[in-house]
Amino acid sequence: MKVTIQDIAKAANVAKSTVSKVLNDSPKISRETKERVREIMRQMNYTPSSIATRLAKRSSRNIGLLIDMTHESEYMNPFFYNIMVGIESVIGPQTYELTIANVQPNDPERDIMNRLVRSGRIDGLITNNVILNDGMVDSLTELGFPFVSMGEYESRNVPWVDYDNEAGGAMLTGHLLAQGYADIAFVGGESGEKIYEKRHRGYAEAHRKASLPLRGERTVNGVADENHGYRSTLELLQSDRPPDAVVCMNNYVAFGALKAAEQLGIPIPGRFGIATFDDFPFSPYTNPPLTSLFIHTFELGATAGRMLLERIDDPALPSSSLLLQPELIVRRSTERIEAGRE
Amino acid sequence: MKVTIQDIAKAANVAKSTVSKVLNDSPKISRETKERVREIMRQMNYTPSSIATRLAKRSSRNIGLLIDMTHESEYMNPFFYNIMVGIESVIGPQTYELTIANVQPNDPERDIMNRLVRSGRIDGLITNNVILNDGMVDSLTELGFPFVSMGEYESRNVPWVDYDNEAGGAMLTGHLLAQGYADIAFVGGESGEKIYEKRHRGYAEAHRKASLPLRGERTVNGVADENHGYRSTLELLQSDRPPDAVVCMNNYVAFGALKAAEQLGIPIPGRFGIATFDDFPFSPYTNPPLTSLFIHTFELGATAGRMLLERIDDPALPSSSLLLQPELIVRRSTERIEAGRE
DNA sequence: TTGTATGCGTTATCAC
DNA sequence: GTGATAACGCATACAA
Repeated sequence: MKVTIQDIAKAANVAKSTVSKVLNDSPKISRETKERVREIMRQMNYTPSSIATRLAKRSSRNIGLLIDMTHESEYMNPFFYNIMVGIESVIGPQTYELTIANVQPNDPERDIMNRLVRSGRIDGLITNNVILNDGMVDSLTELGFPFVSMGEYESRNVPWVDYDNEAGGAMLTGHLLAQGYADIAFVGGESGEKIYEKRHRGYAEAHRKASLPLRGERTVNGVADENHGYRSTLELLQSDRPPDAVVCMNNYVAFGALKAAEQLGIPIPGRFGIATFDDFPFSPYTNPPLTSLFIHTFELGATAGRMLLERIDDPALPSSSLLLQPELIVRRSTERIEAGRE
Repeated sequence: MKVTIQDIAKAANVAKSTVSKVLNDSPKISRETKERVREIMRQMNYTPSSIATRLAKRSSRNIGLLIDMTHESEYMNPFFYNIMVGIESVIGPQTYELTIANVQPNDPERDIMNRLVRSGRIDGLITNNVILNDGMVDSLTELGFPFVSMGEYESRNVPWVDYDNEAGGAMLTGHLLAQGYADIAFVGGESGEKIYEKRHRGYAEAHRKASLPLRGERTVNGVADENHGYRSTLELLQSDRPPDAVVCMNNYVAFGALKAAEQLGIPIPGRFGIATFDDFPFSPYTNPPLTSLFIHTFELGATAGRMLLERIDDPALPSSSLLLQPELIVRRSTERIEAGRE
């Protein structure tokens, strides 16, 4: 069978408590004993049972990361790897492991609570604001259990990290304005959807800052996919007074917009400019390449990890929140309209 | 403090072993007792400690999934989420958890072995063939520890799942031939690279099957990125006798090829056809959309999970391997060259 | 059917 | 410095 602390103790002719102390490098153990015991551990190829350690130490050394498989989350999906690596990069060095858990959509609150939290399987929880709900938050806080949300969460007092969608909207819109575009549409996103609201607020803000009126018909809500981007842009461009640029909710919408302009023979850039949220999955690879808003997804994960670790160390910490800044990547789709040329 | 099995026993006026049996739904406990105890557990909001359970049962109910953060694995990256969800979809229902572990590149073998395997933190391991090495394989098999490789692994007797790269190469090439293309290049991939060799073998095989000669200069090795795709295709197309189609190692290479043809004013499809491995991240979103080879990444993960679970149930199982078939997705980039039109 | 005693592999609290 | 011994929370053979 497996070699245990007992076996080492016997072989080294010491008590197992001594072995344990060697394991934890206790200062009250003599140098010689330590070396002797360690040598024996090496010889016998001993590795302490992490389960037993955890039981005794009452810590699982484990962080839970919640995902929702059913959501087919096109949004999370491509970013997930980077986020996860970001988390791991900060918790790994602290010898925490990362456990992925799938939430059951039918009974999200109770199941996760029992399976992961109450059972002591994890020491802290990272989730996102679409999985999180008030019930979970209440249970978690009642238990004093450390957790962090990726994505803003307002209805309760929870710690979260997010990147600044509002600033992002302002950056994209502001960039278009600075390039000389003057009548900018916004395509994609459902009214009421948090992330859309934020982004659109930035779009509005940029208009205000430029003392430009905000025309309601310039915003076309809908699912953020290629089809919606295509149809909406087509309609906009065929209207009496077409916009000269558009801010898109994501790459797919932008691709649809691109297609619409192309179909109508409208040159990009030139008569029409396109800027989009997300640099992923293909904004550098369209024709022309798309000006986009890059999210440091790794940083998002790393920050969530750091915040969680802080809260594990001190569960009484008041909940704070953090906004990361996105980065504007300028490409050809929003190049300056040269004067006198069209 | 937390409520334990002891507290329940006391409250229910039974022995804790009885509670334990209720927990495990033992048939030797009377219906009434079960219900009474369960009611009390509910009232006291009891959840068994998974750590204690695991220690007693000597099973961690945990599967390890290895990643290599440093590899910046552009390859794994986009597929990772699907693979992970695939794994989770089969191990989750069996109440296994998924633990992500980052392998340390400097000391990959020993560290993982101790930290995860010997420590009993996981019951089984899923890794891929770039992380796996003979040393790990030997240690793992010596311990009789269940593991599965995603990606073919030949130098030892290990169980693996992979998708059929060779068949994929033959499918893409065969499709081009069937469409009427007759002189097909292959761009991207380093000689010696496993996955490249497989794919190229399929390419060669399709030629053989069509009784077509295989010209060495039609294969242009190199890193599989846009730049290489662009330069290679440019050169090919500018040669005395240009090919009329190309098979690309991935979307980035294909995008470079697209750009080269476009720059030379060569219509696609028409005078030139492009087919590429991978449907991700953007083959539907180029102009024209790319004919591509779709990998069921979810299935890959799910299969790995199933294989691993089988081996956990029966560690003596002889190691088997499995090839999944990719799927050809035909798009405009390889449309038929209409006779008399160019 | 239920209870008793012991084990799972550590850590922690005391003594010595 | 080192060694018994009791937790840690649950499972299980064996009694009752």
